[in-house]
Amino acid sequence: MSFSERILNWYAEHKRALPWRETKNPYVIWLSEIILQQTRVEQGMPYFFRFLETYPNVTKFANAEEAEILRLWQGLGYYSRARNMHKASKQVLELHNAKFPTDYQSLLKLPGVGEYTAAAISSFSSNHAHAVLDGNVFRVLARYFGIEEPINSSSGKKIFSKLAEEMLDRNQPAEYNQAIMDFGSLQCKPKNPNCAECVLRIDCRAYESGLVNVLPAKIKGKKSKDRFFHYFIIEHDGAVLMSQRSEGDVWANLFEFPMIESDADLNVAELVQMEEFQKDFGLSVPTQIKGQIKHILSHQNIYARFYKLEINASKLPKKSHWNYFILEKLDTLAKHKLISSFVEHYF
DNA sequence: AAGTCGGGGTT
DNA sequence: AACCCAGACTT
Repeated sequence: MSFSERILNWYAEHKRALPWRETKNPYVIWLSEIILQQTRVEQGMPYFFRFLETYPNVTKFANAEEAEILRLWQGLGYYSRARNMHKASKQVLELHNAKFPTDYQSLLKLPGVGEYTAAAISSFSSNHAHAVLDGNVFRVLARYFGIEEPINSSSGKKIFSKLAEEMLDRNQPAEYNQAIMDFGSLQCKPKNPNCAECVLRIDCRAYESGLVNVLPAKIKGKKSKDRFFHYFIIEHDGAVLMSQRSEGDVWANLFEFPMIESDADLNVAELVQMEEFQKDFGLSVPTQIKGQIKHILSHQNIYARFYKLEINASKLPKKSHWNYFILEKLDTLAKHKLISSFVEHYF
């Protein structure tokens, strides 16, 4: 039996029932695919339902405020996905007369839609013959063919991309694409794959050569950097001073409290000596609210401290990214996890 | 080709 | 602590 036949047979028995598999609506599939980029199915599922309910079609999405979309996206991470979705939805209104495209090339032009997502939407919605290549497919192919080229190298991407297209079942691209991803996710897992009962085992090169736990090979990235954030809770007349993060750094455009970053951890005495502190807050003395919180991201470890700061409003500098919000409005702002968690138990 | 962009689960 | 997740984009 061929590779794709075995994958499809396995899929017929083990497929997951996922809500976005019930539709061929490219808008709904796009919604699910963007949400699922680098995101587990279980984590993305509630967001998928929330977005579909709030924006039932691409026109509703395009006409929404970006701030509202970001708030709905809150907690999911990689927030540029939400901003790109808004741009993409507007592009669909203007260039495609509000009819969501299904052809690979048009999809590829949408912000936030890369080769994987274009292949996914075009195949799932219209059964177009484009092979998906995500983390699952990389793993299945690397192991089955015993390819030791790193999957995140330039040459590796070319090799696997070509191979994925060759293996695609062109008679049923949509079904095959779903099948190989489920196979990678449930059967050919990163750790402890179920080789004991695997339809590919008889000619799996990695199994044959004992490389299952080595493949796929990957070039290691840089080590995480440590950053130290000091947040200041400044309240006046039932309103809290919030700051909107700039672009070009983590959590672009999201809201948080005014803060100062330092190269190393500081105690209060060292903090108030910082030039930046004195420039913004003068001789005010911060009162630490709780202990240090460690917030781990893929590429940086953030150590945060929160302080209450009593200061006369007239002594604060005016900054375009600083604004007061009454407590009731605080919930409507899109905040990153570090801040939303704090707000949840503090206010 | 390498770096950046989140949050959470698994091992 | 390391790795990974229905990746895309910038430098």
